[in-house]
Amino acid sequence: MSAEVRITVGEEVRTVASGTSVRDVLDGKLGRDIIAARVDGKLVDLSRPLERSATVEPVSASSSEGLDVIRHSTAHLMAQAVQALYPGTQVTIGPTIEDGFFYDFAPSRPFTVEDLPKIEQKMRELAKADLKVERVELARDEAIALFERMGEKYKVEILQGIPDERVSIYRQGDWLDLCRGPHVPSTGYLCAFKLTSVAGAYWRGDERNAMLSRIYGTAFADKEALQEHLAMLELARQRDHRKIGREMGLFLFDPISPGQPFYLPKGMIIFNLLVEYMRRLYRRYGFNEVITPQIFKNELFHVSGHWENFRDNMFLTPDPEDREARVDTGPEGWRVGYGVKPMNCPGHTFIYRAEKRSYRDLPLRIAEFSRLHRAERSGVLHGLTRVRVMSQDDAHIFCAEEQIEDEVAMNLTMVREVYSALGFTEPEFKLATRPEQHLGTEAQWRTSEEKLASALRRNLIQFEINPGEGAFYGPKIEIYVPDALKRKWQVATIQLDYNLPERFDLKYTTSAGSEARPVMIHRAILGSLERFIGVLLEHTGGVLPFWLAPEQVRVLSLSEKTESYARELTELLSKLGFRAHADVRNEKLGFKVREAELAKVPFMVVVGEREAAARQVSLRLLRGSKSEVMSVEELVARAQAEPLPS
RNA sequence: GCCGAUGUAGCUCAAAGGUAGAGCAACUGACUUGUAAUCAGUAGGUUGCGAGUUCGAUUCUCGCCAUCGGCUCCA
Repeated sequence: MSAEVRITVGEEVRTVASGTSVRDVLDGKLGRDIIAARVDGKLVDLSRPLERSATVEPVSASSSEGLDVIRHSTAHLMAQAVQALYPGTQVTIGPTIEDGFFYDFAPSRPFTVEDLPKIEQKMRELAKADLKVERVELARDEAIALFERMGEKYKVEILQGIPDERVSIYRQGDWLDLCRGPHVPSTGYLCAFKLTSVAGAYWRGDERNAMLSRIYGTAFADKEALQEHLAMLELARQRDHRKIGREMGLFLFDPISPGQPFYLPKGMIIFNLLVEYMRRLYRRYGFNEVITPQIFKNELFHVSGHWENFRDNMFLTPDPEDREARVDTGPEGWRVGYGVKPMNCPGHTFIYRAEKRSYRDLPLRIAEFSRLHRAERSGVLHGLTRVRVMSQDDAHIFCAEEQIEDEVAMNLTMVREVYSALGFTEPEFKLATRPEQHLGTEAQWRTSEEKLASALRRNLIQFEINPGEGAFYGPKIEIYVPDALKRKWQVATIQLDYNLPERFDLKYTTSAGSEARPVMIHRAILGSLERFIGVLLEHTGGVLPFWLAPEQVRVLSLSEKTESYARELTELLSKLGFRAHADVRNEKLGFKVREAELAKVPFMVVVGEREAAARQVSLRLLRGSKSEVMSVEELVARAQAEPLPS
C-alpha cells in the first residue's frame, strides 16, 4: 500500500502522497505562465493527480508545447462561444495547426466573416468569467451515450472509432467536449486570440461527405506575441508574388484565360535564365533535351493510363476533321479525340521505343521544357504557384533496376546544387511511400522505397516519411520550399515508375542477351517554372540575385547635360552582356532612385557632371544607403564579379 | 467543383436607390535637378457580365464570370 511516490522536479527529488496533483508538486514554481506539465515526457494538465513515481517538468505558455495547449484551449473556448450563440450547431474536430487552430462545425447555416466579431466577443466574456477547465474520465460507452443525448452525432462517430475503453472529456462551465487534452487550468488563461477566417471543409476531408463550416483563429501566450504575429502576416502580404509580379511588371493574369499567366518581357527574362541555367546543368549531368508533341490522340493517354486516372484534369479537343466536332469523354472517348498533354512522360516513351535499346543505352536521360496543360479545378488556382499551364524542368530517366539508386542519388546531388545556388538553404525532403491503391507487390515496394532512402542517405539528406503518399505506380521523393506565409509548396520531385514501362512495353537487351524491362524515373528539380518563380519571388521579396534580375543596371542621368554620357554607358554595359537601361527622363534624382528601388534594379549608376568630366560613375546598390564613386572600368569589374551559378 | 468573401479609372482605395471621387500612374507644360516622390494643367469609368424589381439601379434580388481565404487535388 505504498501511498507515496517519488517525484523529480529539476534537481529536486521529493516524496509526496500518491494522488497529489501536478499543481501541488510544482507549487512555488507556479507562475501564471505555467499552464501545463510534462510527466515522464507526457503532456498533462496541472490538475492531473500523480499516482506513480515520475519526473515532472513545468510547461510555460510561451514554449512551443505551451502554445499548442493555449491554442487548443482557445479552440475549445471558440466552440463554447459558438454553441452558446448558435444553439443547434454541432461540433466536430478542432485541432491546432502551424500558426493557430481551427474548429469545424456543422451549423444550421454556414458562418461568414461577419459572425467572427460576435464570436470573439463571446469568447472574451467566457475568458473573463475564468471558468475552471476540468478533465473527467469516463467509459467510452458512457461518453457515446452522453454525446448521443446531446445530439452530437459527429462526436459519437469519433468515439466509435476510438479503440480505448476509457476516454476523457473536458468541461468548462456548462459546456463540455470530447478531448485528449491537456488544457489550461481555466479560461482566464486565454487572453490573446483572434479569429482570422472562415472556410468550408469536408467532414474527414472527403468531398463525398458533408461540407462543414470551419473557423480559423490564432492564439498566443500574450498580446504582444499576437500583435507580432499579425504584423508578420501583414509583412508577408507585401511579399505576395502576385503583388510583386504586378509591381515589377513580370507577368499578368486575365479572366480571358484563368490560371494561365501572360509572361511580360521582364518575367520572360527570369523564365529564360532559369531554363538556361538548367540547360548548363544538363550538359554536365548527361541529360538530352527534346521537344515532343503538345497534343496527342487520346489513344496515347488510354495506353498510359491518363485517360482513366487524369482525364478530368485534361484539356480535351475533338478531332478537327470530325464534322460533329464534339468532345466525347465517355468510355469510348479515347477513340475519337485529342488531348493536350498534362505530362511529358507518355511522349518520352516513344523516343525510347524509337530504337531497339540495350543495356549500353542506359541510363537514358530525356529532358523537356514543353508547356503542360492541366485543367485544374477553378477553386484551386493561385497566382503562379497553382496554374493551368506550366513548364517543368522535366526529365525521364530510363534505367535498369540496379541503376536506380545511383540515378536517384545523382539527381539528389543536382537538387542540392540547384537549391543552394538559388538561395534556398533548407528545402524539406520527404519520402512518399506505398499508398493504399498500388501496383506491384509489397516486397517490390519495400525494395524501391529502400533504394530511395538509401540514395537520400548517400547525400546526407535528412528526410521525413510521407506515409501512403506515393504514386500508385511507385514511391517518390518530394522536395518542398516555403512561401512568404510559410505555406509549403512542393517543387522538386523524383518518382520511381514501374508502370509506364509495362504499359508501353518498353524493353532493353541485357549484357547476357536476354530481354528486360527498364524502370522510369520521373524527376523535376525546379518543378514547374511558374511555381518556382512564384516561390522565388516570395523568398526574395523580388530582390533577385544579380544574374537573375530582369534589369541589372540602370543608369540615372542627373540632368540633360549628362544624358549622352548615360546613354554611352548603357550601350557599353549592354555590349558587355548586361541588361542595362538608361533613365534620362526629366526628373529629379531622388525620384529616379525611388523608381529604380521599386523596380528592384541591383545596380544604380548615377552620372552627374562631376562624373561625366572624370569618366567616372557613382554606384548605388539596391537597398543600399551609400553610393560609391568609381571609374567605368571598376564598375564593369564590379558587375562582372557578381556571382553566377555554374 | 464545394464553403465563405470580394469585384468602382492602369494601380491603391472613397462615395451613394436620383446617371461616381481622391492619390499614384498616363498625357501636356514649366522647372535642369546629387541618391526613395518638383509644381501646374489635361484626359481617363455604361461601377466584372447578364437578367429581374423599380418612375429610376452602379447600389436591392437572382444567375454567370473572375479573384481572394480555405476544403479537395497537386508541380
